[in-house]
Amino acid sequence: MEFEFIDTSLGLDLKPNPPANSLGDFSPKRGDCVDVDVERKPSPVLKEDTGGLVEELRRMSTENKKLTEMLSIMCENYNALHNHLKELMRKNSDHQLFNSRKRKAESEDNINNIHGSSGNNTESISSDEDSSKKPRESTKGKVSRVVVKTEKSDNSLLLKDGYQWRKYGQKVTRDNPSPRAYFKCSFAPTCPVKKKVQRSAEDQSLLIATYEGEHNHQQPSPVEVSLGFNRAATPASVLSPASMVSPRPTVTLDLIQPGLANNTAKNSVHDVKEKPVVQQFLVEQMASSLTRDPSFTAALAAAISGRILDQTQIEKW
DNA sequence: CGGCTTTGACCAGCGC
DNA sequence: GCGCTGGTCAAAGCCG
Ligand SMILES: [Zn+2]
Repeated sequence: MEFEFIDTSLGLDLKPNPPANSLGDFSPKRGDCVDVDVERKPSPVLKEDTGGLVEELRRMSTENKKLTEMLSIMCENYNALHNHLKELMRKNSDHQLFNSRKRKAESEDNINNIHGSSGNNTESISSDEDSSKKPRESTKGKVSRVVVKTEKSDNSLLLKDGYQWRKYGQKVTRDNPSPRAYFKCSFAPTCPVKKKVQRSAEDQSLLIATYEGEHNHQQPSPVEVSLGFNRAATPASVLSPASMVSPRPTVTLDLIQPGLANNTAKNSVHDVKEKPVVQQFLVEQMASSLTRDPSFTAALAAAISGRILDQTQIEKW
């Protein structure tokens, strides 16, 4: 498939003189190929400084290519898992229709999860504001669901995402044989962020983490963004959906647009088959929303600048 | 000794 | 009111 050249240049502000076609507009069209070609003519202003940056650009381009491959693989796996989910939902809606508890209204109707298998970790974000939470104090609680694929570090629900969590409970739920762990952010004593981590019902290698609240402190350890994507179970980015970062005024990361959400919600009965159009739309959505998310770009820039030793705008957020 | 995990108890909603 | 279930508390234990 040809997601190969979605605009994954991510606007990292690493180039001292952006050549005006890659940065600025993220029109997520397919075929909008912004291949970071390092042999492109350097800007005539500074060419001494770009000498060292050329190989970094090359490395970035390979990383970009790797990221696009990741995206396409994620897309494939999303498709497979989505089919599987539809199968299960169809099967469940037959013999569970008398057993329809209202409590599982937030079980699996509008989460879109992505099952990544090539790397060891993949996450998919679906941020929903409220509309299924308790009516009071719903204003301060922003929930966001993250599906992390992890096969390493398996037996413990301790998925580390850069913050510091203290486990304060564990329960077995009814419709899932695996227990659910409750964590609270213990870095700052006033941080109200909690998260629930539960293994997926069928695919035991999927951890579904549900963050709620927003941190009121900086991140203690800058997330070890392993750009190789083949390390342990650390999610690859901070992934701040719907304002997890404090000073930002709600960076909404619209992975679930009304069109897509409607599409995924509609096919509960027997939506036959989604074309790769949905895949492409999803990838475009993910890419564009990732590029629009400043924390993701900052984290990526932090990772890259860790190698480059070039001071980027990490301090800016 | 301090911080964290474990784990049973406790409590609040919700349906009957 | 009762029972079920999800979420939280806190005592006890573990570990560096
Ligand atoms: Zn926090």
